[in-house]
Amino acid sequence: MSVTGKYGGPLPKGPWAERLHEIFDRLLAAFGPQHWWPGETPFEVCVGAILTQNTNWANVSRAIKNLKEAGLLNPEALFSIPRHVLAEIIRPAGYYNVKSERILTFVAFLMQEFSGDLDAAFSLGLWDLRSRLLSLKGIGPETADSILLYAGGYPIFVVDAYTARILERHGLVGDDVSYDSIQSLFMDNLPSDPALFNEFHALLVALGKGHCRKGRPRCETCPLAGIHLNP
DNA sequence: TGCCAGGCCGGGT
DNA sequence: ACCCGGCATGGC
Repeated sequence: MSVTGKYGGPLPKGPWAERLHEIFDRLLAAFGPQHWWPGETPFEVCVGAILTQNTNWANVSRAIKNLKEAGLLNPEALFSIPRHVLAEIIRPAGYYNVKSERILTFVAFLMQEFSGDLDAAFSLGLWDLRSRLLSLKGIGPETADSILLYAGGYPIFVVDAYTARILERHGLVGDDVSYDSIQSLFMDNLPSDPALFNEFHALLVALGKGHCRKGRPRCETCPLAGIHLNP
């Protein structure tokens, strides 16, 4: 399994490109394909992206189940219910007051700008739509990029706390790097393929939940052992 | 029992 | 421009 063989688009060269390819290959060998995002429709992915902010997916999935059973997992239905009703339905996901507000903000944006049609939103250019998502209260860079990649299929790399911790723990970046610079590191050194970005981010999460957990001193048996900035 | 989870916002310095 | 508290549930 190699980036070169499996994914399309121009293939960047250089030390970072080689390191990232090595990391991807090792993670894929260790964990196998992750089949993300765990959601059935693009709209479900959007809602899930908001619900999973600083939250365990097991809790999010309960909230999604509640939404499905209530017939609320579509923009039209959500647009017409009071915030406090939505809050109770998504309660298991935690932060239910702020998250219900954020979901309704996103839904209002969809309804008012695109008549609730996600496909219409996804006909915009990547960076155009990204800046509009970022202008919504409660949608930050990771949530926006998750929506763009996993619901919209745009070629954009999602960075999260796991990504930063893994790179930092392996001496590949400092502990003060910004979201945007980590994102650029991946996007400038990999073929611009949504399927690759999808799998890569999911694999980093798999590593972050396992070997590279917070509070773990060192990754003795880490699949990435031996990868350094200066080999 | 305490710590953690696929962030983001707003107020204070 | 940073830094930090708040937001909250459920699993280990």
